[in-house]
Amino acid sequence: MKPSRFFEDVWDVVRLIPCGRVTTYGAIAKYLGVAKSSRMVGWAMNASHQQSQIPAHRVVNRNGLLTGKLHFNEKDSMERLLHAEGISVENDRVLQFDQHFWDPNIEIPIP
DNA sequence: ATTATGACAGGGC
DNA sequence: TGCCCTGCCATAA
Repeated sequence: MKPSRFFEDVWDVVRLIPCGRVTTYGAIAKYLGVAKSSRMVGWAMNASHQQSQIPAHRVVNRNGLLTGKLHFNEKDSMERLLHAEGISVENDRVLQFDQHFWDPNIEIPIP
């Protein structure tokens, strides 16, 4: 099954997330020009399993909550990966989220 | 073509 | 402060 351009765009943005940083579904959606399709970003992440090297663990909801941790192979892999990058996670939530937040609309060098 | 769904976001009670 | 409802758009069936 051939992925649509939308998914590829999402994956491309996710791949650009620097190590030790996180972003939100809404921020990615906004960057792609579909700010109201934040749900689709999550859907794209769900399809990211067929791809490789997609740091989906760096994508959380606007509250910094690891809503997608259950979609990982192992329930604690997401939290473990984030912690390995220097991001503190507690109770399925990213601590100092605004400090680790990476906004593609501002940080991305030019598409 | 139509209906249901989703790892969200925002506003209301 | 916290839970519930609605909007929104792309994909799958």
